Parts: sequence; structure tokens; C-alpha cells
Amino acid sequence: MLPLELIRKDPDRVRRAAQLKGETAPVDEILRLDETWRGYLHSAETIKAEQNRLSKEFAQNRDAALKEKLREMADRSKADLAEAEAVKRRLDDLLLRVPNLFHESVPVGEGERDNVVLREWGSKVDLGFTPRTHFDLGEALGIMDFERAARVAGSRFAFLIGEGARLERAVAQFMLDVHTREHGYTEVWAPLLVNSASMVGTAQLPKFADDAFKVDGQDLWLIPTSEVPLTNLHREEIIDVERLPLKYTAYTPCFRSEAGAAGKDTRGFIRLHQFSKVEMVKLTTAETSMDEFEKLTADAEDILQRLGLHYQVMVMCTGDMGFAQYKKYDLMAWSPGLGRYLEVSSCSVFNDFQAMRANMRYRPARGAPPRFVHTINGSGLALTRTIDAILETYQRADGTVTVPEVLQPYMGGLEVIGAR
RNA sequence: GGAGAGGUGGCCGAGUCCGGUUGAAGGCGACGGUCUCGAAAACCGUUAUGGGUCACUGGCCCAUCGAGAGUUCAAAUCUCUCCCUCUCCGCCA
Repeated sequence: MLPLELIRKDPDRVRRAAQLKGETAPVDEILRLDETWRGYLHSAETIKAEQNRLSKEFAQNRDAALKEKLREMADRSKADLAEAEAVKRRLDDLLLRVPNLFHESVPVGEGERDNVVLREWGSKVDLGFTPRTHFDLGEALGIMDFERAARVAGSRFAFLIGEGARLERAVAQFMLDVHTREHGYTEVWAPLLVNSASMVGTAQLPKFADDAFKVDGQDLWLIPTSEVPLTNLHREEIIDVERLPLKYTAYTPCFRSEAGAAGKDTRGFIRLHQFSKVEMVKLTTAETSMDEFEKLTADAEDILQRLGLHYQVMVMCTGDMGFAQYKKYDLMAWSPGLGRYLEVSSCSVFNDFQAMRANMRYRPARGAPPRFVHTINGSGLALTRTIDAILETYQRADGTVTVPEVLQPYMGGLEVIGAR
């Protein structure tokens, strides 16, 4: 969230940023509630101070008249405090609904078409035959099954079978090994169900409750991304500055309701209720966050390069970057069969927006007051779509698929999927 | 799931029965100082967070002893609900 102080001092800036993001910020109501809240709080505190003083006096000398006066003061301070708290609750809820500001380098735009290609690696492969989609390939090879998944779970689910399942495991292993051994991330095995406070911490709540699955009757949500447990790992903590930047990675399934995505990507292994992802999360100081954001993006790109997948790095424009992000890059891998780029990674920097919600701070120096950490995260990468790009890029005319060299050791030396 | 014991400041740990200058003893750690060529030891001092306010490199006020609610003039201390941790039993991957 944004500091109340900022909204008070520069409401126009907050309003303008929200508007350019295609969001709304309840700035006026916040300012009004803020004033009301302060009024009640000030009144309550003034009474309470006097009440505390007289109460000590009463402890010495139990005077009946004084007791009566104290009783009356207690009623008044309690009433004011109750008002203050009620207003504060509404205020806090509204504050959680104010979108983040954005970095000056973010292009202003309304939607997808205003995103900007920042750089590109490799080029579209020329296979020399008409490429097939990953789902055609996958079903023909017997390594993907959507029909049975629909029967077992429903639409937007999938089975990976045999070499398909093994490929998924291989890709995950490969990514984790690169991030932990070469990029300096610490591997984490995390809860896949988290409480509401954590969902608020990373800003899935309160605004985007419909996008996630909730456990019936319990304060538990299926994680839409391991960003949630990883970023919240240090919630409510004051972290030693020497430990920063903290770099975590995790391989987990992710669950999304895909509400509002009806009709989009209904075919294939692209937009599922459950998909898996290797996630990277960094907690940094304010000074280093933009730099660490670029490095994290490079870490994700490294995976694509080693897999030999052509991709573009796009800067998301204001209208397409999201509620909580300060700046966001999407990594788009080329899928020859689908004939389009697939988003295989989304890397974002949040500044202190998430850290304020999760109350996650660090002390810049001994004795100095604590400051909120800056949070960064990115997929490194989304497994499902990376597999799509691999299958479509490395497919051969006979419908089999070459296993990229870096993955072969993870596939027990297998060189071709579907070979007989 | 059953029975029991607990959750106090950066950490350890008193205080809770019998409510009242206890935001909280003591110890450890850390930081500053004295001493020293330097260091150690010893000694002295400082050492939570959030908010408000002022005559603002400091003072004053409010809140916070797992969370919430209640009793009371007054709650770390009493009551209730919830969460978490530990021990034993049961069950289970």
C-alpha cells in the first residue's frame, strides 16, 4: 500500500497514477476518513492522558468523587476510541485498494498493444514444415491428456503422462539448479495454502479474491503463485540489513480460478487452473531494488537462452502492468505451432508496496529507524508454457521432439521424445 | 482427535495466584564512554515498535506483554473466544 502520508501530501499524484493504470483510487474518501479518524483519536488520547493521570492519583487516595469523574471520563474516551477504530478499519480497507505508483520509465498506455518490446533474443525458428501446436503434438505422443483431465477434474486441467511428466520434472530441476547454483537463490519448499493476511501482503486481496481458490469454511487460499509464501516468508520481521538482498526460489504448483478469462486460451496447456512454476523472489533495500529487478529479469532470461528458446522482453505499459507493480517486464517465448509469443515469465518490482502490507522491514544501520524492504519477483519460469515452447520449437517432421541438450541429463540421457 | 503445559522487549528470562508510577526486574548480546600503545577484563551509560503533538538534532502524550472481546476508575496480571508452540496418548504419509 501507499503511505497515508503520501496520499495526504500529494493526492493528485496518487489519483493520476491510478488513472493511468486504469484503476481507481478512493483518494477523496480516504482523505475524509483520515481527518475524521484523527479527530476522534486526538480527542480520545487527550481524555486518556488526563484519565491516566487521575487514575494514579486515585490509587493513592480513593476519593469517591474522583472515582465518579474517572468513570465518566472512561466512558467518553472509550466512545471516542470506538469511533476512531471503526473509522480506521474502513480507512485501512480503502488504503489496501489504492494501486501502486509506477516508475518514470514505464510507458504510458491503455492496454496490451501499448507495451513496448525492449529487447529480443534469437529468432523465429524455420522448421521447414508446418509446425504443429503443443497440444496436437502432446496428444499424438500420448504425453498430454486434456480429455481425461476434464473428466477427472474439469476444464482447464491437464494430465502429463510418461515422458511428458518427466519433461516437466526435468525442466523444473534444471531451472532450480541454475538459480540455486549459479544465480545465488536459496531453494524453498513452501506452503501451498496460505492465510488471508499473506494474500493481503502480496496484494491478491482484497481486490482480487475472485482470481484465487479459497478453502471452504477456512481461512486458507490455494496459492496463485509461490510469490505469496516466498514474499511473506519474512512478514512482520525486521531483517538484518547484512542479510539483504534475500533471494529465494521455489518450484510449486499454482492455482488460479481464471475468472474472467472465459473463451481465452481454452485449448492446450496454456491457461490452466493448475500450473507449475519456478518462482524467484528478492527482498532488497530501497537503493538496490531497481538494479536487482534488472538482474532478476536477466536470471529468467538466462533459462530461456540455455533452452535455446527465442523470446522478447516487453515493458508493460501503465494500463497493462497491474495494481501492485511499480514496473513490470514480461518475457514472451516464441511458440511456432501457435504462431505467437507466450508469456513464460513476468518480472516485477514493487518497491515498498507489498512490504508495507506485510509489515516487512530492515534496519539500514544500527540504531537507525527501520524501513520497509523492497520486493521483487519473477517467474523463472512458468513450467507449462515453457514446455509448450520447447515442444513446438524442437518438434521434428515425424512428430517426435528433440530434447534440448541442457535437459538431456535430467531426462536420463533421453535425446528424443516419442522415439521408438 | 484426547489430556496437559505454555506464548513477555534482539535473545534468555522474572512478574500473572493476591489488578495500581511495570513499557515491564535480572542476565546475554549490541552500541557509546572511562581505562589501555592497542585489545581483553572491569566499570559507567545507552539499547522496542507504531501513532499523535510541541517552544522540535530534544521533550511530552497515547497505544502495544500471541490476537480479539469483556470486567474495572485502572489489566502483562481477572473472564471468554480464537491462533500458535511444546509434552504425552491415539491416528496417519
